[in-house]
Amino acid sequence: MKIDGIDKTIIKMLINDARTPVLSIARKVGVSGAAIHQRLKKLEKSKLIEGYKMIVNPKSLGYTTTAFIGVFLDASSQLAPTIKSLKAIPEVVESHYTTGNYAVFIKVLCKNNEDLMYLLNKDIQNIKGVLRTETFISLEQHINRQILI
Amino acid sequence: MKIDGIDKTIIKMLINDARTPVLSIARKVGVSGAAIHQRLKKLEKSKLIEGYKMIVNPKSLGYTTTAFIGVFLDASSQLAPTIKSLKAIPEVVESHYTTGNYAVFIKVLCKNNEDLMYLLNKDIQNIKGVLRTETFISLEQHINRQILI
DNA sequence: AATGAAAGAAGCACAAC
DNA sequence: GTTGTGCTTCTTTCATT
Repeated sequence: MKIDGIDKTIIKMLINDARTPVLSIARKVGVSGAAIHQRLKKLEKSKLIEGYKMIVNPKSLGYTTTAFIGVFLDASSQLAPTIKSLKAIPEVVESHYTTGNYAVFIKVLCKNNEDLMYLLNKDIQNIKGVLRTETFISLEQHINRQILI
Repeated sequence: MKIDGIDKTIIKMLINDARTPVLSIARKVGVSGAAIHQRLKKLEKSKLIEGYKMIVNPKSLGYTTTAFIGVFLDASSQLAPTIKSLKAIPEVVESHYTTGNYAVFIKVLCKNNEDLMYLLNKDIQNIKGVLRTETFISLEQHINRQILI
């Protein structure tokens, strides 16, 4: 998959605003709308573009607490059922199988610290195989971006 | 800010595909396009909607390694210059000021483990005030989603 | 790959209910 | 809040280069 300057402009403009009309990209780069349209379809087919998402502000929904949780599993635990249990917790927005101390590393969004405590003590601790957890609460997020193209 | 069922449908459809036309949302919920259009403008003004973003697949760009890095800073270090240095590293996609062991907790995307090693030993370690780091490489990501509305 | 043209679809604003 | 309407703009396809 070769990406030239025009493709980069398309991607940059749509990363910035996914609802940007094809025609306004076309005017920006100085080619026809049909050309941009065809390039965009090709980019979408190439799997370089995963999709277009509206980004909802969690704070507007009352989710003010972000935390990362390292989860220790006992040696005999299977990963699959643990993941399934984590998926059932709506506050869990990311889950990774990681090297290092933890077996599973998750990112959660909670309405407040009390809800986080409840999530830790009830939802997480009650998952079969979970030994203990280590929590890092994000007091402030300074960087939030995608990889550069 | 009150959100009713129609608003939820708008949000759900646009989270799924930010380029969904207003009129196809309108047909889905059974109201006029103008009504959806006006609701959407109101939602955008309310800051509940942060924006619309094209999601690029990092793997398509060769970024196959995701890692979380806990950064220890010496006690006298200021946070602001550290953040500035981190912002200058394009692989750093998230940065949080956290409670717990670390001062700063970051998420990085690298092309491979060698690049990650370089990033740790050169880019990160050379930042003034950084004492040491702890790295968790994500071997697999099972969950990646937004908070439910 | 890009273009221009053309038809249908969608966006948007406004008056009216 | 919602609707209908009218105008503008955009999307999408296709024959052409």
